[in-house]
Amino acid sequence: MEKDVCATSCVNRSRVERVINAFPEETLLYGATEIFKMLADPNRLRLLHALSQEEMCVCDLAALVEVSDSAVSHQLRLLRTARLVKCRRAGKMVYYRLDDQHVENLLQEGLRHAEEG
Amino acid sequence: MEKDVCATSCVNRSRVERVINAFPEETLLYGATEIFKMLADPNRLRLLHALSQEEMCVCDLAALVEVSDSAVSHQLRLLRTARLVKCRRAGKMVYYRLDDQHVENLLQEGLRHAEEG
DNA sequence: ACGATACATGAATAATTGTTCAGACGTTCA
DNA sequence: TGAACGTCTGAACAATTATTCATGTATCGT
Repeated sequence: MEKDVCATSCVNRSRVERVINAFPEETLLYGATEIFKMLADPNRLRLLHALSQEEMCVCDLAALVEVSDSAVSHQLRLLRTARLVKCRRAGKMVYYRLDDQHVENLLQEGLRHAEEG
Repeated sequence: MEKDVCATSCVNRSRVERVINAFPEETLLYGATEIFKMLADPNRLRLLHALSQEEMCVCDLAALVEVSDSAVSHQLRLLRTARLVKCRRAGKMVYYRLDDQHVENLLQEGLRHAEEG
């Protein structure tokens, strides 16, 4: 002799709905996810940390994190398409820098959080 | 007739050294990486966003992101070991909440950054 | 004590992400 | 123009991460 159609189980429907309604827009959410993905790798963090100090070319960056030029180039492409870094060509070289101040904030905030563990 | 021992290539040694010396400690860097990894998934972002508003039990959270209890439980374990969430048992249920304010800051900062893309 | 409910876990599989390797492109300099 | 250098790219392979499924543990109501 059940009272309601749905098996109510333990789920608090109204709570769930309330929280779902407060969700950020999908595009925002996926945007943030992509940014965090970019920050979720130690070498990319090193690259970004380096670039927060000075502009550098690809082979400097490769030397920095001790991987092949190719590997760095792949990583830089990811960072570029995620709009975390920008680049300019100067002769044979390509110099990278952070796209904006925001990136550095996130990076610092993450490191600060890690400090407290 | 080479001047120096190392093939200098294009690498700016002094620049690279300077930047390497400024690197954050390894433990910090890896700590930050782990945190960002946790944030690098849309469902985990949803979970954290929800928990930034109210404490919730596992089956609420599963309903929220529309995956199995088991899958959510696995994700919650990751968040727990990364110290992003805490939990308390109340009878049969286990209620989760954010571990501290910091997490919410990071989340908000990420969403804000995504807004500008 | 028993069955039912809420949650957790390990192992296998599926999906995603990173690296390497071979080669292409663009620029410089002879 | 062509050889050398710095960088980029695609495809194959390696490594990491997420989900499922089956089963385990804790608590409650009877």
